[in-house]
Amino acid sequence: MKENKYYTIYHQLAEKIENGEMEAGSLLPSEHILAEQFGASRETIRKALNLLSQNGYIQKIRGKGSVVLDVKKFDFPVSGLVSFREIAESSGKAWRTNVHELVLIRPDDALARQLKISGKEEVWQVVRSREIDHENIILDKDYIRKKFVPSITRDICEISLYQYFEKTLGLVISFAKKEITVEKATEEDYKYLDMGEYNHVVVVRNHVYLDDASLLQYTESRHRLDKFRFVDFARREHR
Amino acid sequence: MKENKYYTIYHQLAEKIENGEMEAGSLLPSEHILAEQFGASRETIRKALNLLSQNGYIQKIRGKGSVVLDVKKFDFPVSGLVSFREIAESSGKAWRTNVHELVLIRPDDALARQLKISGKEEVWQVVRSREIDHENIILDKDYIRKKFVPSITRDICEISLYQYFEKTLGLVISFAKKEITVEKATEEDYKYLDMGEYNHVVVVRNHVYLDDASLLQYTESRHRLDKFRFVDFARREHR
DNA sequence: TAGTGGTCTAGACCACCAG
DNA sequence: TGGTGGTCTAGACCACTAA
Repeated sequence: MKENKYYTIYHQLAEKIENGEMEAGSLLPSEHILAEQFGASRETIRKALNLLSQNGYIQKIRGKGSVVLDVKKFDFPVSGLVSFREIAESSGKAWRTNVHELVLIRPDDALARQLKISGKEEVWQVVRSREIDHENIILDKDYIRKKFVPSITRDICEISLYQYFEKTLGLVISFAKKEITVEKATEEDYKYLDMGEYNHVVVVRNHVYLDDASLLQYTESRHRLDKFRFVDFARREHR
Repeated sequence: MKENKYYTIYHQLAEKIENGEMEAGSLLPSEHILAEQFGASRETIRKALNLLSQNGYIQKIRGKGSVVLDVKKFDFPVSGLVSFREIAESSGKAWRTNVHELVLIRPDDALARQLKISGKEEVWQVVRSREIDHENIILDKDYIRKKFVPSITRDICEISLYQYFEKTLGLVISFAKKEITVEKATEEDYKYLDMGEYNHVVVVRNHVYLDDASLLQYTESRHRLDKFRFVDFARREHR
């Protein structure tokens, strides 16, 4: 289990910044000096610094140096690919997942289009509500291609599908396309969620792709308005 | 105006993929071969391929090659840093910006905290509503540090602040932190927006940073529920 | 002008995949 | 086993910033 050199360097520098050993606003040592200190080539150092920059730890300025940013001022990108469990656990609140449905279906036309597959391919349908502080505020509807995930149990749905996919099945999730809109609540929303006075939900549609660019899963995550929050950290692309 | 070599290669390959010259699902030539073809080193080719991968054109698979993705299947990330004007123009719909306020203020405590400045520093306050298909559906409240932008005119507010900042003033915007929530509509929302039956708005809070990591601007963009849409293309980070 | 980060090169070794 | 992408090196030249 050997880690990349540049990744190790990234971690060490990130830790120093988080600890406050590197003061916000100050400059990192130059790339030449870091290369000496870590016994690495400058290009390797640069890979580590690019990671730091992408994750909001530093800002590189040509001709000047790498400025340490104030990490505490940003709550970090709830990157597009984080499981409910990770968020819930880090929040420190009481949480629970209720599994309402776990069946194998053949998709109707609309779903087949979302999954970009034929209507004949079998698909797992998982419907779960998420309870936080004893209120059901999120309804997750997952559609997973049986081709990639032969079996699923209720227990797995209660803990974490992602963990099961990645740790147990060894699937490598590589990217996801997310779309956020607000829509009128459906009967299903009223049935499974504690809607209170609200009659709309925030809908997050998510297409999850594997390593080899094939589509693994389509997810519809429906949130009660007042509990929804999404954070994004966008870096300007080249040019 | 010379372009980077790797950026030129990126553009040429991206164009071929968009034109359909490289078929979706097929493999790109190997990195060694591309290096020969373009008369570049392999590392330079790899920089171009990484850009293609980051922008959803290809998926790299170790030991196998670089798979061309079906570009048409993705509508692209309305990356965090796109102006209203760009979106409105590309939609092909009738649009208009109404400027309601353009004044120099000293921020109150709440705003000073958002901008991370002292209450003594002067700030431009710009309030605009956005009309699409003859309905006011977005309310944009911008707060811009006078330190970086000495003067603003009504005309500029009607066209594009971003264009003015970047093209005319030469400011280089480098990253932004965005937060999306849903909140009860305020009196101001009712005043400037055609709220119809709705009593909530989607609020996008945006902190915009410059090249040297200083905060340029805080923006609150308030959208009528039914017209809001946000797309995000998230790539799994290393590990 | 000295020092910084940005680009580019030519070559090396490795881990992974397919036949 | 041969070819692929992933990592790493040592060195070079450039554009930019600050003194």
